Amino acid sequence: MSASLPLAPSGPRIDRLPKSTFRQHIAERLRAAILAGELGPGAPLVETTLAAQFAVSRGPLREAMRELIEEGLLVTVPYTGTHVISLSVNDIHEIYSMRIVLERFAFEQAWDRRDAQFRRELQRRMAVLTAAIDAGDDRASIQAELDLHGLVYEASGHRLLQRSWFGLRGRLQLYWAAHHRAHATRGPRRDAHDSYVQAALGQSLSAMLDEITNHMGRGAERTEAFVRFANPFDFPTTTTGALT
Amino acid sequence: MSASLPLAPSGPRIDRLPKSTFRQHIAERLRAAILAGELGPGAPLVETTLAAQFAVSRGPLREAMRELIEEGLLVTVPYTGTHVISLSVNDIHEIYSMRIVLERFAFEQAWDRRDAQFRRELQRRMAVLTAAIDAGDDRASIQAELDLHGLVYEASGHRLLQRSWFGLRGRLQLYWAAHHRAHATRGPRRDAHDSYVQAALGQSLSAMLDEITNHMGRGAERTEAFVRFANPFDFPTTTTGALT
DNA sequence: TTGCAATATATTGTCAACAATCGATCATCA
DNA sequence: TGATGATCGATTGTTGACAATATATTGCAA
Repeated sequence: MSASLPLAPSGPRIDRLPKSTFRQHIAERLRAAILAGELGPGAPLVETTLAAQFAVSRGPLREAMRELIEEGLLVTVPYTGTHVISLSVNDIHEIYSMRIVLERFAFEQAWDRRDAQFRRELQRRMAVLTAAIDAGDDRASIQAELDLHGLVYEASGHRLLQRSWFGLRGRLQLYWAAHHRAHATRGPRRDAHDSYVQAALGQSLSAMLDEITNHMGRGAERTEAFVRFANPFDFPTTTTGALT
Repeated sequence: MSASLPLAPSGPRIDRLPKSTFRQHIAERLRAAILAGELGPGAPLVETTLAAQFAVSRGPLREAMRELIEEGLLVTVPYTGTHVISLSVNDIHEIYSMRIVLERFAFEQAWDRRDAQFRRELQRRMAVLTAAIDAGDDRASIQAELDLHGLVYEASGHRLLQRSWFGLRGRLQLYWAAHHRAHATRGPRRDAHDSYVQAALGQSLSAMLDEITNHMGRGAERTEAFVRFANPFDFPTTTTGALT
């Protein structure tokens, strides 16, 4: 993709160079496709079709799908099929309650590690989010909002916690994407995150923890109301893309 | 458990029967083998060998391994190999701090749902644990202790929380198994869990939350001390089974 | 002896074909 | 007409062979 860099492997901070395999690329692209809404909730995924689409064999594709299944984005029934998870109001409850717990813990861990760079980065991400909202770019807004919240997990230095955040993040992105796709609601979200950032830069940890609980509560209400509207029966087991 | 009911498909609660595939069986057996210590921390797993051992092709075996990789029990480097995770004192910190957060949340969720069956089951599992400890059966003790703690996650009715517990549970079991294998320490663990059960049956949620924090703190100290002893350099990247 | 380059081997990544299973369709019969 | 059983197409599960890559070994030269 890029031009020819002379030879730059002399970097002092070589973490790992990503030794590319098909499985990884496919998993990323599949995940992106799902989260972008190209494959909405309940949509079926057939291996042969996707394999042809990605121009690879079914082997690597299956393993990529298995990765997304473990992530909770896909569900599969042996010998029958695989499809994107459906929307359930109960899942929303669980996701947001979990977010509250994890993000409060993340702030407790990261609170004393907030340095100048953290504050700079937080404000930078907030600026990105604000710009995306003002521009009316839904996809970018979701990404920016997730990145904003992701910072504290990174700052916590807690790998297990970060891992859990990634697990939640995927589902959350899926719900938000469906939400925005249904009716693009740019609401009072700027203000909501203003208070979040302000507390995160402040001196009171307990105030921050309260802010999280409130912030999440508002988000949960919004998302839950949408899902209840989109799926009034709360019975997502057979909600395919087809509508009768 | 029950005798032969004549023909009971008219039952209102048919959940699902588990459509067996090789992948699932292999994943279970592999996980069991790792957690039982047959494949200790750092031990390499080669696909061809295991495939022959399980008498299946590499395909299903790879997918089973991928499952354990996602679980965090195995790590893999493309084109190079896969091995069981190694022991790190930092991981212990993360696991136990996460346990505190999750189990406190689990009790908050389950507190008002504790019914007669919950109390019975809690005491039953405590009895199983006590029996295993008294019998000196390390393997059974670990299983019983995990089952005891698992009850509150089941009672919480929070699937996402339960999922997170499973992710922790695997790593924890791995560490404990290594711990017990190194030097079978049957210590004051009976009493420790006595107070745990007592609080769980009591009326004060805040007392229970405190008990968790203390309980986990003691467990973390014990496990951490062991790992520091077993792996004094805290540099597990290349800790294979071989010792120079 | 030490350092380096070429080679060899072991291991994983990928592929295409075959087998097993499921769900729906359709014919058959009471 | 209604229900029951067989058939068909579609999809996933499984297999064995082949290719790509990384690590270990060996030989050589300074």
